[in-house]
Parts: sequence; structure tokens; C-alpha cells
Amino acid sequence: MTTIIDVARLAGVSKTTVSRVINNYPHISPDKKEQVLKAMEQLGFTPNPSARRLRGQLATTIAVVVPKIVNPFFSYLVDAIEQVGYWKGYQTLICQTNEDKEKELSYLNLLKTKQADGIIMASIENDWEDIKPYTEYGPIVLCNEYINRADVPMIRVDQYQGTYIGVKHLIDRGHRKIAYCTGGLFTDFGKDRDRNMGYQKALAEAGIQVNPNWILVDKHTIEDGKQTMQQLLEMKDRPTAVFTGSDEIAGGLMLAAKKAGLSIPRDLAVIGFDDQPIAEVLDPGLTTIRQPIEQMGKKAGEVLLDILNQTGPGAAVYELPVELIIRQST
Amino acid sequence: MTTIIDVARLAGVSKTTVSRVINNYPHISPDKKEQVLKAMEQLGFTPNPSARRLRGQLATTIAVVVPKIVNPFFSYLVDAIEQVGYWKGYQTLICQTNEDKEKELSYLNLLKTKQADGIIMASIENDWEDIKPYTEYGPIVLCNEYINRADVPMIRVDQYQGTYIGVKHLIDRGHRKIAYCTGGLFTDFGKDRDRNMGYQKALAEAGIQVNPNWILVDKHTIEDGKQTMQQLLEMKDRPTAVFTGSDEIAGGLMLAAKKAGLSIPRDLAVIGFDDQPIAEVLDPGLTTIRQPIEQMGKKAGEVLLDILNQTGPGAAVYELPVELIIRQST
DNA sequence: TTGTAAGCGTTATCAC
DNA sequence: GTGATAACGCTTACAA
Repeated sequence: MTTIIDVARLAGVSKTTVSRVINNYPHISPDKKEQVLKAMEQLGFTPNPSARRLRGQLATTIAVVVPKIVNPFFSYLVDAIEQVGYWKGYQTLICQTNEDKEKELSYLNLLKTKQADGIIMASIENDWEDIKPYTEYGPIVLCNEYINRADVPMIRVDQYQGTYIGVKHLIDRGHRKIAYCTGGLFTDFGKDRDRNMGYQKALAEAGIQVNPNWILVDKHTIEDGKQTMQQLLEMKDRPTAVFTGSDEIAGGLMLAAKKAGLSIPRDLAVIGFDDQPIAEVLDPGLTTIRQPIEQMGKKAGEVLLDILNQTGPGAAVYELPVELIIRQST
Repeated sequence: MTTIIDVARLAGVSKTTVSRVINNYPHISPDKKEQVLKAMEQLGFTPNPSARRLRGQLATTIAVVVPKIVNPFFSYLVDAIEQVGYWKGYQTLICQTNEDKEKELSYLNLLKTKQADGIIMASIENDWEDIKPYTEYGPIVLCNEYINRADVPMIRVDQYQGTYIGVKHLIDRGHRKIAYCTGGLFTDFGKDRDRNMGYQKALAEAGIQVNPNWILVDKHTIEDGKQTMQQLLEMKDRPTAVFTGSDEIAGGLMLAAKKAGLSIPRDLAVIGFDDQPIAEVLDPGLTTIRQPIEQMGKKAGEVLLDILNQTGPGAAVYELPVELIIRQST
């Protein structure tokens, strides 16, 4: 490994001067500067980031926490963040929690040890109380998830609105027996709460009572969707429409429904969430709530970098719009 | 930031002793060890990886180079690698080239600067001659891509065989007009070459001539698939079957075909590559060549870690099997 | 068994 | 404008 000293020797200057060249210190005689540059070139020198970090200068790594990178929602998010980061000279560390609390905490430790200069959390497994202490070590930006009492920047979409317009759309199509199939739990905070409220609000406005049997929680994958359809098929009183928490669940659901001889949307209307590529190629095309994923990622990255460069506010909420994409499944 | 010295002070020992405790040096009196452990706990101490790296000890980061993380093939690959890495205490740096040569080289520099201890390349943009020099700085493992003259470990599947059985399957179904729609180019080396050879071999065996009009290159996305279908529709002499280089292209193709009133597989048979989740939910279900993506990623991770821990061979070729998954699109 | 001191590659301070 | 020199936090001879 070639170091600053090798360069100094070759250029016939002190290592201080080399360092100054590297960091674009203004007052250097042009000829020495050129010598140094030439020596660096010749030796193929690259400054050692560990040393720079240790010395307290460098900050070039951001971490993105996601539950599962294979979930297209998150891979698109990571994609957008990586692009912003690279553009500004940052590397992106991908942290997959697999919904494991411990793993999440271990990744938060990256902040403490300055292996990551900032973190974007696109999912949260632990309670905020357990995460908050880490904000001391570096900026944390919440993206997609949000905590009401958290004093950090948050990039979110209006989940309440998204769910509301989705369910309302089903009601407008004449449905009154509408199941709700969510990735989260039917809980009382954060994203889940907002989605639930949207569902309940839409039903309430139409004078429809929530049927607890039609609330299906903790569904994520295509496989989950297929199984959920089985559950629905076994019900004596079956819903005529299903609101799902992701396009993948919807895909599995449709697959199983068609296999069971149901016609979509005639026998069962299905609506997804996200507007992933899969939504378009499903047959019939999947009506869904589009989340501006790229925008979210881009914004999250920008906000984090602004904080790192001291040019942005420490906390703020950015809300991006959702949109109902009507295809043929409803 | 709390350092080893703080711990030493609190525990009433020298920093050397603390370091020994951290590194599980055997000969330490149990009581001192306990004091140190207690102090570390109390201060919430975590060793600074930059310092350890600088000192030349630590190796905990691997980098994975992919063209696009949003491509499910690569997100599954990264997923598998990350899991293996985490299990062994390594972090995974995700490097997205966007098929940009320069970006790829900049990521290879991670090796040189010891920001990454090893690299898994799941795609290659530059010529091997330009990449080879980096092997001097740390191990590079090729996964999915391969270079004949490269002296590094390679994890690959038999692309030749995969394409061959796919095309053969179409021939067995009675097709003789078979288009070939690939992600790469119809070039003469690596993965592309093998796939092309498989295609040509299967045709040759059946006494079928290659029709250059039906060779469609540089197709990747669902969108590409749709456009390709348009191209096909405009042909006077249209193929009756299409072999595609990925399930996504196949998906787009099917979508456009159905929209144009074609019935699949009656009017047009379609076969994909990868067996991604999308293959199952397409209608009709997509016949495809399954690549053992998770296995590939797992193997690549293991091979790299073995090298880093000096317990594995420096170069070897691991070939994993492909499998024809027959659904309803053929 | 424990401690002292040197050094990893860089940058900041202070002289000149 | 330039160069010694001391840190940054850690590991490891070498001594004790």
C-alpha cells in the first residue's frame, strides 16, 4: 500500500505538503503542487479512508436499514438513495434486519463507531426509546416509517389518505363487503395506525361496519397472499373486495382466486399498494395505490446529506403524495 | 466517543490489558478481565473499527457489485450474501454500477483503500485486464459472471445448458420459429456466449437455421419486453415462440402479446429465465429456467470469507445446476 | 500476568 | 509557502 510518505519522498516534499495538495489547501507553489500531483499519479496513490476517518475528517458512508432487500419496495428505495449518495461521494451500506431487533441495533452501532456517518431507517423494529440514544452519535432519518414523538427528519407518504382513497374506490364500485389485508398489525401507532384509520374512515362514511373476520394481519409475500385467499374461500360470508397492503400480497391473492375459478374483478375485486412493476403485468392489471418510492428515497438521501453538511434542518416532516392507479382488478 | 483509554482508566488497568480483553487474549487474570468487562459495559464501549483497520487487524466489510439492485435477480443475490456475511460478522457494502465502467472502477478502489476486505462481482462492466490489477489489493470473487482466463474463484450456473434445455423444450413442443431475446449482446464471450451457444446448439440439433431477424439483444426490463413484442408483431414472418433472457422481459412480452389479442401459449409460447417470483403470478404461469440464486449468493459469500480467513482455495470454479420449470406459457 | 512504547496513515498546530 | 510534530484509537513487540 502506498502512503502519503511515499508520495512525499518521490515528490521531494514533506508529507504535510502532500496532505495539503490532497485537501486543496490554497497556498501552495504551483510547481510543488504539480510535482506532488505527478507523484500521486505515478504511484497510483489513494488516501487511506480509515486513517482519515480516525483523524476525524472523513465522512463518506451512509447506511440504509431495510427489513428485506428482496422486497421491491425497499430495493427501489435503496436504489434511489444509493444514486443520491454516489453523486455526492458517499457509499451506501445496506443493512438488512430481517425484522430482527438485535440485528437492527447492531447496525445502529455503525453510527457509534463512525463506520456510517448517518443512517436512513426505512423500517423500525425496536421501540423508539431504544433507538433514540443512537441519535447522539449521528443523524438518523426516518423514511417510510415514522414515530410521532421522534425529533428527527421523516419522509413519509400519507398512508391514511392512500388507504382511504383505495377503500373509497372499492365502495364507489359498489362494494360493501371489503376485506383488509395488511402487512403490519392492526395496531395503534405509526404507519399501520394510519392505514387502519383510512380503512375505517372510508367504511364509516359509507355506513359500513367493520367485520373483524375480514381483518387479516401480518401478510407480506405472494405466498401469504395465496394462503389468505384460501382463508377467504373457506368463509361462509365472503367479502367481494379486498384491500391489500402490498402488490405482492395482491398478486398471490389473485393467483389463488383465479385458480379457484373466481373471476376478477367480477367475483372479487382486488386492490394493491405500492404500484410495483408486478402490478402492471398481473392479469387483470392491478389497481393500486402508488407510493412515490424513488422520490422518497431521493428525498431521504438529500435530507441526510444536508444534515451531514450542516446545510439542512435537523428535524422536519416531508410528506409525499400518493395516487390511485386504476387498472382492471377493481 | 469513549475509547479504550477511558475503559482502562475506569477499570484501573493499562490500555494494553483492555485491548487483550477485547481480543480474547488468553493469559489474563480473571478478576482484571471482569473489571474490564464491567467497565466496557458501563461506558457502553465499542472499539473503533477505523483504528483497528488502520492498525491492520480488522476485516469486516465485503462489497457486492451489481448493475441494478432493483433487478430481483440481484436483490436476491445480495440478500443471500448479506445473510452469510452478517452471520460471520461482516458488513455488506452494496455497489451499484448502473452499468457504468467508471463507477465500477471507483468501487473496486474500495479494495485498495481497505474499505472493503473483499469484493463479489455479480456483474462486470470493464475488461478483465482493467480489473485484474485490483486483485492485488484483496480477493475478488466472480458470481454469475465469468471470465475464462481469470485466476479468481467463480460461481456460475451452466448458462449453456440452461438455454439449451429451454430452447429444446420449445422445439419439443413443436416450435420451429423460435426468437431469442437476450439481456446481453450476441457476443462471443462469457455468459452471453454460453447462452448463445445453447440456443444455436438446440436449433442445430433440430435442423433449424438461425434467423437473424429473431435475435433481439440488449433487452432487460418489462418495458423492453413490451417494446420487443411490438417489434415482433410488425414482422411479416413472426416466430411462434420466444426464448427470453429474464422473467421480466417475458412478463412485458406477454403483457403486450395479450393486449394485441394473442393467446399464450397458443399463438405465442414464451419462456423466461431466472424463475423470479413474478414468473408464478403471471397469467399464464411462466415456464422458465430456474437459477439457484440464493445458492449462488451463499456460495459466493462463503468462498470469499474462506479466502479472507485463509481457509479456502484462491481460485476455483463452482458450477450450480439450472432447472427447467414448466408452467403454462409454453 | 501486566505495562510501556512504537507505529498504522492521515491532518492540525505551530513554528519557521 | 513549507515542514516538524503531535495527535486520532487501536494492537503488538518487548520489557518487566
